[in-house]
Amino acid sequence: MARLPVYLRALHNLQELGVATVSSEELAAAAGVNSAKLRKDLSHLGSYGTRGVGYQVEYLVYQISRELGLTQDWVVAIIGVGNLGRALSGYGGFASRGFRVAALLDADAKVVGRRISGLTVEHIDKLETVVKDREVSIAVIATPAGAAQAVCDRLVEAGVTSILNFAPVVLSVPDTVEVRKVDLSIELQILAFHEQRKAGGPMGDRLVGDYGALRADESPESAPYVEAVDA
Amino acid sequence: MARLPVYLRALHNLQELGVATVSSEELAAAAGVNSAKLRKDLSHLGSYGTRGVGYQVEYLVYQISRELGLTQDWVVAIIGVGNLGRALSGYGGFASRGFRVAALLDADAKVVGRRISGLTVEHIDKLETVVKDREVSIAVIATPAGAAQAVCDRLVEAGVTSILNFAPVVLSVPDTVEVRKVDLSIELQILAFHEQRKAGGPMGDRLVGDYGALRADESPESAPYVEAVDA
DNA sequence: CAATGTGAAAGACTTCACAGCC
DNA sequence: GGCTGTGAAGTCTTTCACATTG
Repeated sequence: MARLPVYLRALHNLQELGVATVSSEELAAAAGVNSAKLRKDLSHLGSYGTRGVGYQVEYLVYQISRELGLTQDWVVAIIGVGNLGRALSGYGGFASRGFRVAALLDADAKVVGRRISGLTVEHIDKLETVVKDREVSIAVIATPAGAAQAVCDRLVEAGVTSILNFAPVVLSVPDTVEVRKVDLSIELQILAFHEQRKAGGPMGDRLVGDYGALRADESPESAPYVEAVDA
Repeated sequence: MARLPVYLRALHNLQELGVATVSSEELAAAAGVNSAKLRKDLSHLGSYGTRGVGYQVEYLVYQISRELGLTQDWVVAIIGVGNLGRALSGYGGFASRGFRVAALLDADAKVVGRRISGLTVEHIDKLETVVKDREVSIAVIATPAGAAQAVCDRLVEAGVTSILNFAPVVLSVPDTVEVRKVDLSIELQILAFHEQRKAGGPMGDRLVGDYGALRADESPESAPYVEAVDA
């Protein structure tokens, strides 16, 4: 369930404030969801609340952590040490809760060998041995779009079964592998969409342009179709 | 509709390959969705396909761009120029499709004045004037968690109506403001969850721990409850 | 004939509302 | 009395399947 991490964070905050017990109403507000939804989500983990009282913060933290698999450490490798990869490697959120970055890999000889956030960048040729020797189970792809699928294939081949993809590509993987995608430009485009709605209203065609011509028949002469990536 | 940007990217790829026409089946595969879903999504924009033939790539690109508001430029400000903010400011995806980063703001005197990706970092005190003078409509929050809500409030007050939030906090905003959130550690936690499922099976309680004690009654003595953030 | 556009069915998720328990 | 846990209702999304059209 994708909301558990949000609840967990809210609970950690409460814990820091010294709160021992919380009602579904309060926790739901802190997490930004409806309280019935929260109760249903939590009831899926088992019954960890007390009627008339609420939930015990510390106990719930433990149960959710366990459900999420955060009671053990996960070994992470970051592939691609450009601006983004560097930012990710220094991100405190990794270390703090059960994620250990064990390798930074890059294809560029200019960055290989550099120390970043306490790790030495290694050459991507070592991908397979690094994944196996260090038991990497989660990989973060922060390469350019063009390299992502090839890197992904090698990761999967080497045994990685969870991938967090920052490259703007739809990765194709066997369905034993879990991929999550973070795409900055998609997020921005979604914001632009809503922004436009507000500004121009639903029919706000400020910019119709002279595109009508193309509709009719002005297609660029057709080119051989190349099979798209199989998803 | 949150899938339009994905279709748009797939269409751009096809365009580069010189493809003039595409069927829902092909485009759906490239975008990683079911073809019926794609057709329904597109039919919401109007009828831009030709039965028996498919969709004209170039025309569809235009229609989706228009729907998403990408036929005009959006002015973006990035708040917080740490590792992440720096990575974002250098991210090609911004510039390439209608997003112009017009300001980098930070509270830290050590970074104010530095030039990053062609822009000079300005002090956060200027937030209000920058937003108004440069007509910023989208802001990216890349500050530490603690600063995010305050920054957000100032942005909203200054007239920003779309926010992309990288800080691990649930922001509270009036519902005229659109917030999207990207949270790295949440993505990782979701991966860890699935990873655990695979490894241990549904009932794989490798780590039951001696937590039973706390369930019963061993609560830390209760502390005054502080009202959680209002969402 | 091939491929869109779309009712209708199926499914997933959310919310309501209240019985049951502390 | 207060709050959880949950059946039932409601809503939104996905998928199917096919009539329709160039």
